[in-house]
Amino acid sequence: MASEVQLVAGSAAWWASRKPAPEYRRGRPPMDAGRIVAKALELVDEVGIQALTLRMLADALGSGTATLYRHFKGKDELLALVADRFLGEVSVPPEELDGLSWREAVSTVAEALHGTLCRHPNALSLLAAQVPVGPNALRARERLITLFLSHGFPVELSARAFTAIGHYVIGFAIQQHGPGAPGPEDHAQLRDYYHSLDPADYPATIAAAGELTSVSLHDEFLFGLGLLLDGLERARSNALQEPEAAVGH
Amino acid sequence: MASEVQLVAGSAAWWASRKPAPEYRRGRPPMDAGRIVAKALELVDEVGIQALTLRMLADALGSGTATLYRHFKGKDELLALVADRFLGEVSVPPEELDGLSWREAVSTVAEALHGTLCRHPNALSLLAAQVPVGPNALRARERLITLFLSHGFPVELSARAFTAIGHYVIGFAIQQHGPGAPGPEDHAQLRDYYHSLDPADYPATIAAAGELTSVSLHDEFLFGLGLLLDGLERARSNALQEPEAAVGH
DNA sequence: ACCTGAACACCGTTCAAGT
DNA sequence: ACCTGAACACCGTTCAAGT
Repeated sequence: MASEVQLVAGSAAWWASRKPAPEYRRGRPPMDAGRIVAKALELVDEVGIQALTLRMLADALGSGTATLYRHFKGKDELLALVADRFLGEVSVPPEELDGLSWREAVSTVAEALHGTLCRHPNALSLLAAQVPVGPNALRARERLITLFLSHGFPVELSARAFTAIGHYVIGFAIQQHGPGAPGPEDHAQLRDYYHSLDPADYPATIAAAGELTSVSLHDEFLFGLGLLLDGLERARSNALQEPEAAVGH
Repeated sequence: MASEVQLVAGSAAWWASRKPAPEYRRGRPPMDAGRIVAKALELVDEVGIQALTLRMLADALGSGTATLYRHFKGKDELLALVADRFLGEVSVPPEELDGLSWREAVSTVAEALHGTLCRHPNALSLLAAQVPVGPNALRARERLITLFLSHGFPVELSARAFTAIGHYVIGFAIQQHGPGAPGPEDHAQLRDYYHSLDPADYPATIAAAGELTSVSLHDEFLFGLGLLLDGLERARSNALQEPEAAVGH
């Protein structure tokens, strides 16, 4: 309700307001923000984001909870930094994309991002909050948009393609690795559940039960990614043939 | 670590284990599960999922927190029911799809789902947990798979198409309506932030800054949905021409 | 100047005691 | 049989007091 400008942790304005690390520390810092964030990500990976406690984090660092508040305004701010740190682990060596078509290159980057997200399932929901605009997110964005531009995509189409791919990869991963941890045994459970339904009410679901539960979620991810790339291929052809036409329709 | 079968709230096994409502209540029930869930969704819409407190919910119902535990094992179980109830608000009258092509029909259903999700931004993250398999989720799944099947999609392609569309819509909405509430003013902030970056480091991002922030997220949603439908159109043509071929590649 | 023990208000959950 | 006040252990956060 307040018309005051609020700095939401993780927002563009919040990142812009962050100082570039004081650096007037003489000798060794007894406790710096980087070390706290790194340990926080470790703990999130281990116990999950809900179970992460400031007391637990402080203990792991050999400190007290109050000390954490000297480096972060609160848990939200700490988690925003954890989110960007974990995005920083996405790495695709530039030479890996040499000689690839735009489609292969985008696919490689998307799969690398997806792979990193899958390696930190417990941290994933941190990306649901807002458009990630920390330094590591910026680097990834720059990389992918450059890829589109360098392969002849117009600026507008590049921007939309980036958002579509980025939202798809992150959105899919978030659902793929929820707290309900859908392992292989859950697949079997789900199939049994579908088959236990009343055929009069759910004929299509029952007919598709095997197909809905036999394919791994990773293959489902690749299938959806392929659909998006198919669509982008078509949009790119259209744009190159009629440079003046709008992207839509 | 326990090898015991755990019933995770919201999982297929958990839904399967739920009794179909005792119904031996004589007279009027002083407090039934449906009323609690309805009020819980109301409160989640108002104050957000994090701020929802069992005490708050009990107060709103004129009761105490302990009473809630007579109907649900805990907050997780309550929220799983809230999630399905809110999926139940998606409604597309059957006649609305009459005479539409499969593409128009799927698009209509996807947009209806997206619209409902947008109307409950605070409840959205409830869908991130696992594959929703409550009764209302089942109904929606049945509907959409039927749509694919009735328009000549093979069973396997129907199943994958459903998952791709479903994950896309839910995943996009989750990112669209995070706690960081990206309103129009945030768009401007984000654009300014991009423009404030070092052109040497982020040339592509800066070039695309206007395009990245000028288009509404709803249009971005429609664009990505269109890409997926383009891809499905192609996959459908391929499947109809070579019925024996696999879906992949 | 930097750190922290101890407290505060509040959370989800439980259970003995009420009706 | 059904409900609940009051307590329990624990959370994020604060601040006066230590070094």
